[in-house]
Amino acid sequence: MESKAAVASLSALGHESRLAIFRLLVKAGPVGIAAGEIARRLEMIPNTLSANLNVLSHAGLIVSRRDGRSIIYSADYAAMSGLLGFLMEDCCNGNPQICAPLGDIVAKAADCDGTCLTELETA
Amino acid sequence: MESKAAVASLSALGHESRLAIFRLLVKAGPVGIAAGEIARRLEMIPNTLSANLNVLSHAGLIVSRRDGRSIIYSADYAAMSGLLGFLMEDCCNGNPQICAPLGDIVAKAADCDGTCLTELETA
DNA sequence: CTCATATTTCCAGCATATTGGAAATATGGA
DNA sequence: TCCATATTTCCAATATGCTGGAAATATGAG
Repeated sequence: MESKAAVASLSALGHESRLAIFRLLVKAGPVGIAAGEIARRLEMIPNTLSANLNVLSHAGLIVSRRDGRSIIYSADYAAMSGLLGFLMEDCCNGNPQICAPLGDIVAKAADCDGTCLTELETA
Repeated sequence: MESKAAVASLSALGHESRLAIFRLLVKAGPVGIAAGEIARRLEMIPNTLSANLNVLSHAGLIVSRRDGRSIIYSADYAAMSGLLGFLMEDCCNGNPQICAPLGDIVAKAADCDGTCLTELETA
């Protein structure tokens, strides 16, 4: 991910409502959630929500597909991975020794598939 | 890290100049860089830079200390770790199976201390 | 075709962010 | 004390972002 895209993503997520929307979509998984359902759950006004969904979409963080009258939004995990990778990049490439505090985060992520947890705990 | 702090951090980093400043400081490590030196390297006007350093500082992403006439800024790794952890949180706790694409990121971070790389590659 | 639902687009007012010039503050040296 | 350096604060202009009401578009049902 290049810097411009990272700025767009970070800027999009640097907004209370949009961060809430994105987190909701991440939790929802690939199945996604319809715009109206998002508005209901987060108590947002439809047009404002639409504007915020548009910002997230333009940043590449979410994707949409139509299903009947509804438009289903879902998080783009590749974009999220790219953003996380971008943020970690400098740490590891530029200054390897300062990655130690990230161990618990790595362990938490590694815990997803159960691998790699024990070695990190002992490290 | 709670949501409010995450929004502040993401919003602070969602700005071209500030992201460049932060990445420079992350690369610089704990020794940090003086404000004037940052301005020189990134070709920024001192007062504008100061305003942006203030935003990053208020977001808790960087810290400063005085050294003679200079003020040295350095990245706060705990804050960065907290932010990354916050972003990964939903992924792992809410929807474990979608963490797979994060494997390479985890591997990259794990590569910092050389542990845990081989297992992730085979996973 | 007509209607109800779902969502977006348009628009304008309001709020907030960004910028850089000029002045102020802080430190150290002569 | 006086001066140069380093950085910040003050300030006003400009730009950008956010919001929600109203209207427009799209889809499916009867």
